[in-house]
Amino acid sequence: MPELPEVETMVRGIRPALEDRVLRRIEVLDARMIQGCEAEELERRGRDATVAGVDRRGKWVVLTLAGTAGIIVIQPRMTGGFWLVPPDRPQHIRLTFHVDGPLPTIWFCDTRRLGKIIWFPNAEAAAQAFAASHGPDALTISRSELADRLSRTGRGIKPTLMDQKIVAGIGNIYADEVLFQARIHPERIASGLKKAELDRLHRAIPRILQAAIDAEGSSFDAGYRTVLGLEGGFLDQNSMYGRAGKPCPGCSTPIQKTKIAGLIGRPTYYCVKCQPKG
DNA sequence: CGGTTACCCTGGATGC
DNA sequence: TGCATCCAGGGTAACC
Repeated sequence: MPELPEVETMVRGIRPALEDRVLRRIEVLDARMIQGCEAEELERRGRDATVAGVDRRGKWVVLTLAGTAGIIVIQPRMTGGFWLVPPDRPQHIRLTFHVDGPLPTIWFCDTRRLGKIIWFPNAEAAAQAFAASHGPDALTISRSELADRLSRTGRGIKPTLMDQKIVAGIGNIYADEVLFQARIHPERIASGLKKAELDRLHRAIPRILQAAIDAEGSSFDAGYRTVLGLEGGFLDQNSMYGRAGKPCPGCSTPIQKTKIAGLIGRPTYYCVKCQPKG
């Protein structure tokens, strides 16, 4: 589920509990989710390792262990998340970090098990894997980089924005918000955007993502929660996602919910008047 | 190569 | 109540 703002909120949430602290034990509860080494090896590597860094790369959570213990990358994907309080559904705990500190347990849960936990032997290997599948971070991508990357594809702008190799961090919710704020129809061809549209798009991306980070992400149903089990507040202030039939905040036209080319099953919300196709 | 689809999983909501 | 169906914020292997 989580996109850039949710992953950033997770990282900020677990950092005080993990960074510069000694990992007493990693407890793997679902070995099927571990990649890069055997579950036993991950537990062995984590024993008494110091966590030197807790960082976000795109939608990845990157835990850097001191010395030669390696890097642990956690990809929450659709339903993964961290808890600093005992989770609602203990049956979905996949891995637990036990640390020396005031918050001695950090739980990683993933209902649908679509997430990944990957061990890399060193920072270079992790960085290489990231670079092979990701473009620049959505919060900091420059206008020229964005324009250049969009100019090289004939796909629609929405699936292109959601392509992590083009720009890292945007998913289905924030793509709709960004395109509404930039007044761009989601099916416009990425390479065909005008200069003014690119300007609006490049401004909208960090603006929306930062507002969502400030609100601690977007929660609905039983999905994403903060590390304290609380709902993120962004869907109380967003414009499009989940608002089918409700008035567009720009012009009061009812918001459309539809499916578009290039995105298999996912819904797209947009305003037919503020985001004209032609 | 660029672009599209199937599929990985599970649980909650909805419909009959 | 019970059962079937659909839906979900991600990502990638396999395919055309």
